[in-house]
Amino acid sequence: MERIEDCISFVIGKAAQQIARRAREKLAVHGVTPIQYAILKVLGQQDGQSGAELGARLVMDSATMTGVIDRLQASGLLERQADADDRRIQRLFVTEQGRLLQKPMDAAMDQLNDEVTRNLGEQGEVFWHALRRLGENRG
Amino acid sequence: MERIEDCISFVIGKAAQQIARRAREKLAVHGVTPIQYAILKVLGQQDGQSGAELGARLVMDSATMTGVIDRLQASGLLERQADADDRRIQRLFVTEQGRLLQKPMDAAMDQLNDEVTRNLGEQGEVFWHALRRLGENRG
DNA sequence: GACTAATGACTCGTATACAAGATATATGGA
DNA sequence: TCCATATATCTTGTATACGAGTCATTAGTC
Repeated sequence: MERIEDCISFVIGKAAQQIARRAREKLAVHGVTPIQYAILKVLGQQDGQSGAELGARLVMDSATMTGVIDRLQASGLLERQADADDRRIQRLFVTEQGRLLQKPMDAAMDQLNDEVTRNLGEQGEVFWHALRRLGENRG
Repeated sequence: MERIEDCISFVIGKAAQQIARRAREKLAVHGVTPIQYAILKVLGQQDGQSGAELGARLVMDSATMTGVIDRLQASGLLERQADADDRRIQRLFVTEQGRLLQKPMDAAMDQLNDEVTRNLGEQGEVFWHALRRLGENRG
């Protein structure tokens, strides 16, 4: 490998960085970050999941999860509620205020998806397939 | 977009995260991180570049650059040297110790490239093309 | 030469990401 | 019941990443 631009770790990192930047811009008007959006989305579809369940779905470790949940709670978009049966577990619930953001946030991310997909054209399908494969750590 | 797994920002972020994890593991034995490797590689091919020049090549802002350079210097892999003509500029030089790491680090990253490319098979070409396009912020 | 704009490096605050470890709680078996 | 193990969460320390702003220096213009 002669150039750093031929290093897969570098190139995919920078590509993800550019996409993340655009996602941040689109979500900033709603006061949330991309990962906060992800948590609100998953939780909005099934309330009451624990941090561990969310972490498994979103591939986040518990240390990161604690911090993100702290900030979402501080923003009033989500609440912790101790589980009655297992007191180790904090179940998470989207607040009214959090639910109001769901549709506009989804619209913003749909828009980003469209922009990227349109630009990639026919290569889009192959690209998605490869990305999922890598994300699942099979590549 | 129904599922968070259909969100391009989320999926490319997680794919990059997995690749970065594997790159970190391979580089950890040499005591460097992926971004530190990138700086040492670019600088090793042309010594004496400034932080601004490196930042343009590696798409890093100056705040991040300062921190990474600090740690590389603390590790003894790189040195700062004030420019004689323009005293705003700090020129960067790889140390002897830094040069010794070049080949083994490159070998580790070549290995990662091979693993990923082999796994993607025929889709590799399309995937690389799409990644570069996105990294250049044209998609 | 003096003034203004631009530039390079740095600092500070915030947000992921992760390793390692601490704490509280739950579970299984002796 | 007691104990070892496992689990969920949280804490701490380190490393990117970026917005915003500071400071010194340089470049451009009059």
